[in-house]
Amino acid sequence: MRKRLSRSFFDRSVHEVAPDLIGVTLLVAGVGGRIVEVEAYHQTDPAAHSYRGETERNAVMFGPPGYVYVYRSYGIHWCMNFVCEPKGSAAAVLIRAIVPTEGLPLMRRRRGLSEARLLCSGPGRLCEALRVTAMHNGLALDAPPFALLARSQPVEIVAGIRIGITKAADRPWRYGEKSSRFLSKPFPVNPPASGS
DNA sequence: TGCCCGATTAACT
DNA sequence: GTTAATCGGGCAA
Repeated sequence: MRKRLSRSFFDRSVHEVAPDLIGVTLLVAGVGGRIVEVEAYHQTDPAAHSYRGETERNAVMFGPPGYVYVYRSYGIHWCMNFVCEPKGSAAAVLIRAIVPTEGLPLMRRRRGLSEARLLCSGPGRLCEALRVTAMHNGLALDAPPFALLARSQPVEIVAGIRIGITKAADRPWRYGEKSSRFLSKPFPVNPPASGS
């Protein structure tokens, strides 16, 4: 049995926690898979929901680490974050993609798709597959229905700029498993020594 | 109060 | 490549 992450795992800089989450298995009511893509956000970051202070929506971000912040994106989708750093930092990691491994039939039914690669490759997609909604906002990560299982294998991690934002768009706070086929978008590769 | 924009996605041309 | 779906936050009036 792999080690379960405790809430103290998240009581560190969001820039340490974010890459450490790559390779961790995320389960919601037993359904989920291995995290392959995340993004870090911080109160001092103009792109973060917490940048302009606490509101009803982002209140969980201002609370203690190790809790789930779920918000509605574009009025349609749900997106899931893990709160990091000591209470008040208002920092969180957006979970952007996982490799679906547990509960595949359920995820396929919820998504109306058969292709595994598209089940959880994107923050809105994975919330639909894991059926994460506003009812999960504010719940602790070390208690049911959540389970976080430590890496069982080393992973090769790459960083890049975040996706879908316009403010502070140049900060390289997106982290992912190198060359994973389950990323929401591939990370840019270094240009070959010669070629187009 | 009204308007614009956004940590997205799928279905278009 | 573009666009619709749909709603909370932020800001101007």
